[in-house]
Amino acid sequence: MNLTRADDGPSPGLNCGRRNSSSSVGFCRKCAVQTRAFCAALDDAALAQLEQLHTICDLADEENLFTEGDPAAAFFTVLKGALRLSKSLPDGRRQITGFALPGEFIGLAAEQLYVHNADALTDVSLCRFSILDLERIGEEFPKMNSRLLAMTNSSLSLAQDHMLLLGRMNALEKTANFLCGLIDRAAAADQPTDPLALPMCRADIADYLGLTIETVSRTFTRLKVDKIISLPEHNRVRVNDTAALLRLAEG
Amino acid sequence: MNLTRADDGPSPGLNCGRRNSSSSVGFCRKCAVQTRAFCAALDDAALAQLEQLHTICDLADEENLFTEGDPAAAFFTVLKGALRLSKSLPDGRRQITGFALPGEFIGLAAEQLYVHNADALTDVSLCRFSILDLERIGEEFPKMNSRLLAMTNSSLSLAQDHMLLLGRMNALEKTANFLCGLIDRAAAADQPTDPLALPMCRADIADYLGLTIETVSRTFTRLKVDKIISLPEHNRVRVNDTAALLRLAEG
DNA sequence: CGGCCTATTGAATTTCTTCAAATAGTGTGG
DNA sequence: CCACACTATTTGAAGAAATTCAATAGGCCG
Repeated sequence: MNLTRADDGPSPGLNCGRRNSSSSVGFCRKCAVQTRAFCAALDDAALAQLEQLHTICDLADEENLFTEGDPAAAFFTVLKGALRLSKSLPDGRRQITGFALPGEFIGLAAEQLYVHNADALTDVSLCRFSILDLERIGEEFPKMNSRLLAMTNSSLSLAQDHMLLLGRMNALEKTANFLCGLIDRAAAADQPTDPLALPMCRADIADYLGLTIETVSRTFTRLKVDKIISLPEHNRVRVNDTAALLRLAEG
Repeated sequence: MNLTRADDGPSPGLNCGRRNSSSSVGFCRKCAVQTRAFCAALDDAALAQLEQLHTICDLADEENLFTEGDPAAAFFTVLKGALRLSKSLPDGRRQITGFALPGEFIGLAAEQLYVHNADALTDVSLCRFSILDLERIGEEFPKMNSRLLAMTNSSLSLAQDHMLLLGRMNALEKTANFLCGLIDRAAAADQPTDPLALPMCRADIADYLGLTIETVSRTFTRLKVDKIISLPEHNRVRVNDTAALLRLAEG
């Protein structure tokens, strides 16, 4: 069988729909995140077929990829950059439910509508698949469905960890946990951790931890005063006492 | 192909391992939750095969099904009753991440270990599958994997809603949201909603909402004083002003 | 250099928690 | 069937943590 790409109309994002796939055969095999993404389950032959279905999609800093309630036309693998996933209450209060990093996929919804907002935190590059192709992909490549399931389960587990944080940790523990999580993920992506980069602003951190920006700021200051971290720049953290930070992060 | 059941040793729970399947052919087709459970994706022939793999498992009130960190040997569909899913910090602070009701499945972990605790809230009856069979089930019945994926995505969406609640709602909104959610689920399961049953105690509600039992109690009292609800019994709620409750629940 | 945005700091206030006590409900043994 | 004990729930008062409002400091860009 030869899979052909479903045409599902225009995509969000300025640069969505570029077709790297058709111009460069073997694109997927050279993909930087291929070993971590959901397509890691596939062998070369299957990968070559899947390659026909994807498009590349670029977003600038702060650009919106999709919004809660939008028809869910596509799902994405993050190739480069980071996105912010969030939900909001009618009056504007916002909860960031997670940050999507390279290798992770976003946009799979149980129903036909996206369940949260996705916004670019940095310049972002995405690998896009039509949701119309998902069912066929699943039937053609059962391994892929298993992998999607495993990755979704892993997101669910992270979500549950985060519920514990939101419901039962204090500001200091939340912040320490956030920093430890960032360090782990930076390390996993072979990015520097000693001066750890904070790709998001205080408001994003606050909305991720269920705090206000003032409380986040005060908590950073407290960690600084206690000599557990230092802040060479607003968006850069140096951890002086990893053990102490971990102790706080565990509750 | 004929699927045979993987033997993975003893199961938790007093009455685990009863083999209804072998004694009554067509058991699955008569199952009360079959249309809602993950096996709803299967046709009769596939269902008959799957039937060979399951065992029935009963738990008494407050009994533990599995604990965070246990080897994940099996996953379950709730047939009857309700379970409490929770995670805890080392010092005992607990967050209930959800309640599992009939038709839902629990125990699927991305890694080999369970990621949370599951305890019976009432007497519970479960349909048990060995995790060893999962991979084969997925390959044999691709539709089943799609359905598992959709159901997991739906759990993930609920988890994200709950993060918004935990991080950004106040006690009144949290409680109203909790009650509205219970009403919806009771209605979906064709259970009475006017005197709505609360199968869990105040401590469980508190740990679900990220509050203390005292705050939950005070909030119930406040809703009562405002004539939005009444409490004929501690475990029974009557909603007098659904519109007001919904308004609060939305934030 | 000035303006603008983000982050930090301070003071007052609110919400929720903690600690303590009273009340209601439930089950048990006599 | 009742008294008693035990537990769950409610209520009250004091305290703590985080928020809100307000002002200041630090960066960045034109």
